[in-house]
Amino acid sequence: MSERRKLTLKDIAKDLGISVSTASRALKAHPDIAQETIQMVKDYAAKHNYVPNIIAVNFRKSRTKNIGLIVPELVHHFFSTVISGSIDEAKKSGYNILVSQSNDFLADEIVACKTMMASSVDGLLISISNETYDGDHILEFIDEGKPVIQFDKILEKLPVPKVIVDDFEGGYSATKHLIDQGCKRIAHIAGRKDVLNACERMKGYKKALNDHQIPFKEEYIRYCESISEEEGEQFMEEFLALPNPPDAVFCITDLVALGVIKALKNKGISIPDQIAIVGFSNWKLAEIVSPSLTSIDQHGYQMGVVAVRMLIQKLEDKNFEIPDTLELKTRLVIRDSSVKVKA
Amino acid sequence: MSERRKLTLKDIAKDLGISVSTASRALKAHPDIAQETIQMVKDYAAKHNYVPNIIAVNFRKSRTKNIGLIVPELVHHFFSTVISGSIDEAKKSGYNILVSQSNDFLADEIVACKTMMASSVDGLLISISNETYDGDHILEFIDEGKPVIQFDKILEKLPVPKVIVDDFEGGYSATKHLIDQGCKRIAHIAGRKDVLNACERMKGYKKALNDHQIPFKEEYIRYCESISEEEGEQFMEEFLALPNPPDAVFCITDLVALGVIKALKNKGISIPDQIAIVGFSNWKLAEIVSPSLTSIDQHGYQMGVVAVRMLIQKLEDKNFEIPDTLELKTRLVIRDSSVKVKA
DNA sequence: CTGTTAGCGCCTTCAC
DNA sequence: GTGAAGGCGCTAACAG
Repeated sequence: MSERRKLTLKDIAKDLGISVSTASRALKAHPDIAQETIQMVKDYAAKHNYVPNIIAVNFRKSRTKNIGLIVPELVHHFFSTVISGSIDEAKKSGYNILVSQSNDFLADEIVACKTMMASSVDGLLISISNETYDGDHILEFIDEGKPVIQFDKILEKLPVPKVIVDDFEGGYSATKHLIDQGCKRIAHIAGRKDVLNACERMKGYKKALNDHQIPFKEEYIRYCESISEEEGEQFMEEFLALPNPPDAVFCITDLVALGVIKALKNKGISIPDQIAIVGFSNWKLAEIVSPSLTSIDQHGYQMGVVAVRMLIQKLEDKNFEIPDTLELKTRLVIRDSSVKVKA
Repeated sequence: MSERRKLTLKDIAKDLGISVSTASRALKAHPDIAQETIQMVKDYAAKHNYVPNIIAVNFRKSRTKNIGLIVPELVHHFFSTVISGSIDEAKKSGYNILVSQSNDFLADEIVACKTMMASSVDGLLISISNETYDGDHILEFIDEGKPVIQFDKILEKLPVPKVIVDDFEGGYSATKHLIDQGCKRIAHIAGRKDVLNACERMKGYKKALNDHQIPFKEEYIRYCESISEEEGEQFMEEFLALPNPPDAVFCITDLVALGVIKALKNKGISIPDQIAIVGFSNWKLAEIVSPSLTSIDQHGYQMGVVAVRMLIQKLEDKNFEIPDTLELKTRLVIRDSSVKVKA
């Protein structure tokens, strides 16, 4: 507990018999300063282990080098992946990431925004909650001159840059993959109709069917409300009760696919031979479940990296214009649940 | 982009014809100040939406209200649960959590510590990497007068308070549960002998056997190096090759248990009837896998809450003494992989 | 009860 | 090339 007072510029200046401002400038190798002086000060600083007082610097520059990051859930494979990417990228430029979660409640999201505001982050990255249909609490950041970027779950009408996954392409490639496996009756367990990501995946699904002359049939569609395993199980049972059940199912999410797999196992239906399955998000569980699950990877880490990088660019250069929308491509990860052995 | 300059105490003072310090004191209802003045200032502040400049306040008080949190891995069910608890608890007192990950490398951990130091967090919570056998980089915080708390993966010799799970009790109750199910030949796939948590679980296992007059047999023990699914699979195969294979396996972690389950499925051995399984950590996968996995829950959220709470207490009151070791009890979560149907 | 004063550590004109 | 001085916004000791 030495609790030694930290060395300040003033100390250096006094010890070296120069002024504080000279010391300050020397440390950043200001062109006005003589080489010798610069060396002298730098040596002294190195020797005595001088560390500038960041709090003072930030105060002086009225910034914190903190970036707020609000996600619906922290304990969630995709979001923690995004966070991981954000943190790693932010660190490179000396920024910190302050994480907060909304638990998918609007009220919590608003509180999180206020907290972020109060701890005066320099900018904000946000993935909105399921309940957020209006972004006044987000616009306040803009009002304060703090840049904001939305990612993944976005509010489309909000005039704020967005980093998203190309869900359309994801839906398309998932479906096309099933078609390529020879499936003809491809069902889709979709998400809520008012959620953008879900709609895009559906559009991709439809386009793929259309491109391959497969008719779209309403009986092969179900909409999840809570995006749960139970819904997957239940809907799969409904599909099986159809006169002409599907031979493949594309699920809005891996968790739903898990429910589907359970239902099929219960009935003793073989995957992928009788029914092939594709999920979405490529969670950890996709590798773990048996049979392992073909899924669409959303590059969460990359999304975190990209969002942070753009925000920091804006922070360091007011004139930088963040592109309005950045779409990351998805990647089809093929596993056992969808690959039919060639007959 | 109004970019309006924020209201400061000076503005309030000038508008109200009082001094800055009076305004400052009035806002915190200092006893010296007249009730009327307090009212007047507070009303004015409320009306004009005055928000103190946190950066200035922190500078003045030379603190950041940021707490560093270093974990081996961010994308990890247990650690993200801990983080979630920390963040929620910290928010209550107006603290922020800065998360960093070591990827289980000592070098990364040291860098993370330096970064934390540089962004001058007020205190540190750390769960060490697998490679950390020496804590000089951690002690630096103490030297700077910044309190530190270790949690979960700890360096025992470090004279720094610890919040841990009672692994001994966890190992004991997992084993006892298997004994209660009628198992007589209980194997244990353990962790590295030099990792504290793993040793404690082993001790609990041995004690439970001993308390129930079951002999400990070295042939039923295996030690993981990387704590992976593959190791679980391989060790289970080794067990099965024994002249007298076990009728139950207690695994150091759910992931290892998953490998064990795979091996058993491959051989067509029924779980739990022929061999019962218990994991440890109660990850998400424990619910998901089939059969669902009995496991030991470590109360990650609670651990985050407790660690933060103690650190903040110390921060707000220098005289507060953080207890040297706090052990959280585990909880046995019984699922299908271990419950034998009564004959 | 209130105002004055003096910084916290650093950066940045402005002057020499 | 270097130094002096002012100030970022807020707090707190010290006067009145």
